[in-house]
Amino acid sequence: MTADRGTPASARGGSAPTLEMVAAHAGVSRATVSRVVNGSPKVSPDVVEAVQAAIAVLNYVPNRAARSLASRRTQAIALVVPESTAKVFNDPFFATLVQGIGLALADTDYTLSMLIESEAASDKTRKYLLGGNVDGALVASHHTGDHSYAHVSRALPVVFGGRPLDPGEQVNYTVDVDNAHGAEIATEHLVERGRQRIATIGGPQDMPPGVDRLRGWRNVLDRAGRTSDLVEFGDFSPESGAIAMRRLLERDPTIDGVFCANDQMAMGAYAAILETGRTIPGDVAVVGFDDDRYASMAVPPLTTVHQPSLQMGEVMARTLVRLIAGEDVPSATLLSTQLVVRASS
Amino acid sequence: MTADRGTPASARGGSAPTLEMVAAHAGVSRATVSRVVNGSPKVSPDVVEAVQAAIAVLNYVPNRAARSLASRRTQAIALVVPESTAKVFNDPFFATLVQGIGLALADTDYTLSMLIESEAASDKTRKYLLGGNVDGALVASHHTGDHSYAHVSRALPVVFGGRPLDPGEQVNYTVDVDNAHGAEIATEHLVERGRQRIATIGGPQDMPPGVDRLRGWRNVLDRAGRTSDLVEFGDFSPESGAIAMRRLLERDPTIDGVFCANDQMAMGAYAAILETGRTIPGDVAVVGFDDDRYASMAVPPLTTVHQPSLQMGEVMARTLVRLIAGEDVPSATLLSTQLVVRASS
DNA sequence: TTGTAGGCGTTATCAA
DNA sequence: TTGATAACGCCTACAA
Repeated sequence: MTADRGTPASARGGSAPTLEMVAAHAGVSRATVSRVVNGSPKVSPDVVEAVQAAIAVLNYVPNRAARSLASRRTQAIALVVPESTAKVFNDPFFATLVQGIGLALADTDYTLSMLIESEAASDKTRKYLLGGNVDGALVASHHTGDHSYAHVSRALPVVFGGRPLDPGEQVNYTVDVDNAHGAEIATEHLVERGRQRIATIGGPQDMPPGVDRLRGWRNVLDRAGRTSDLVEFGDFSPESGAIAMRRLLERDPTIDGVFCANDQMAMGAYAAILETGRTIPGDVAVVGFDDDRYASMAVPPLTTVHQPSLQMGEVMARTLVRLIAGEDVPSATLLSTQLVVRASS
Repeated sequence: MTADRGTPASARGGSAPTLEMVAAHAGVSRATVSRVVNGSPKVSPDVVEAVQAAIAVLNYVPNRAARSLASRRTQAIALVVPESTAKVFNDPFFATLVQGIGLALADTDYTLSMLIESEAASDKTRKYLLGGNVDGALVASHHTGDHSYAHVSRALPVVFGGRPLDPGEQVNYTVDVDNAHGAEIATEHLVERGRQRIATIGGPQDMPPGVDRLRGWRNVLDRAGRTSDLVEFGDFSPESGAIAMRRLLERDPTIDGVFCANDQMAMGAYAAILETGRTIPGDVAVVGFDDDRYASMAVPPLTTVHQPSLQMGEVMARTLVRLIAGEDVPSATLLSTQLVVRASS
């Protein structure tokens, strides 16, 4: 295996075999080869065999660009994530989401292409989407950014994960988790456990889940006639959770329960609580949101709201595939959540 | 914004504007438009302006398939990760790696397309790579799987992250971390701290980092005339780390130091150590490897070997880009590591 | 069941 | 500096 160093990709040895070469090798026309490659039913068995043999011998793989140009579709879909790379990878939510998408796509022969909106690449992404690279797009965001992709949905089937920030803007095709209800059952759980001073570490208020989870917490306290002023905000990172928790404990040292808008902030809260000599759940009960893989490994294991991210990925992908096929799909799907009680509450 | 429901992507309103339409609109030939789009220097200023105006008006975006077909290059590179989706996303190493790649690619106009080798899609990936979808590929693996992509490097420029498992197989263009040396400084640190019974939780022995880090640990103990038999293996997950640690403590309750082949297993070891009533580092000193974001958040903060994953991503990407351009690049690059001493040792 | 031929949207080679 | 005019590799009526 000698190095091809210095050789431009376009000029590699023998270059890629084309459909025409296969046709010649098999002694048939290009059309017939095309039929075999695309699994057309009306080709005689022996011809199929001959063509497949030729394909194997030449190690032929159809050129996607050519195929896409001719057929006007790419068999690829994009997953757009308007977040920084760091956030995407450190948020276990995305892991499961992508897994769900992959699962749903495994049956099909769609290819997934991830576009992570890092630093300055917004226009690059737009061009990619509009440049005929994909048959459709999945936009998975917890961010305002959502509606910045609303315009592409005029040129391409798009399914959004999470509702738009502004309920007014009617974005078609969204799949969302019932965040408010999840926060409610979490907070109710703290109330039922007899906690008196229940605080919350809220997520960013420019992200729907941040808003909805805060609202759920507030709903329960309001209904119970409690005050709902013990709020500090974080950015969903562990660090921010620790900072927020420290502030809360300074503001009110009698806090005995806290609902964190996600598990990572809950992990930060753990650190902040423990460093004051308080115990969990003895002094402060903690409930998170997401049920990520660290939740059960924490000491003590974290009570949290399970986020159906796998299911969300699956539903998003299936919805998009059906949309591309021109089928009728529901405009919005809401997935339910569930409380997982562990030792932290 | 009405829904395009039921409309195949190929038949959307007005469809995508083509180069030809721009040409007509600007009153020039297609060739000229192409020149403007590609920034050719030999076009008169006024023509450039007219064409750009037409592009703006029509909201034109070049079709990639057509461009790629004609130019025989895609301006896209693939990142192949032969791991399950879950692993990729839960391993903070990849987060930083991808970030580094993204950083290096931001300057260029290459697009990154991530191929995560989930469940059964190996052939899909191969076809993607060989189907002319990308100009080159980055293979980031901790896995044996490495050499299964060796053959694509005959058809495409490929840069591997991590050395191949078998030193014999000369894979060109690798960027790797000096794992053995990292493990050595970690173990030396435990020795210097006066630890007497130093165990290790090794990674999978079918992955180079697993092998190299174990070797580093062993080197130091052998040189110090200590026994190096206190080994249990994990799969780099927290759970496996906990299990391995329990076994170690059962085998030898006098263990007072442990080097874990990665931070996630160290987190598992923490749990296993603490659940026996032992303290860290009082009873057992723990050192990890990777310096992931949880390492510093742990209680106590974890001493670990910093992995230059950001740099690795950057170097890999830059190397590939140069390779595609036909430049000369070093066949192997080794990045150095560094010990970060925190409270766990 | 198979082959012929035109076209998909760009780039690139020649002339002009 | 610009414009015709072939490719690029494949798909798909239409014809045989």
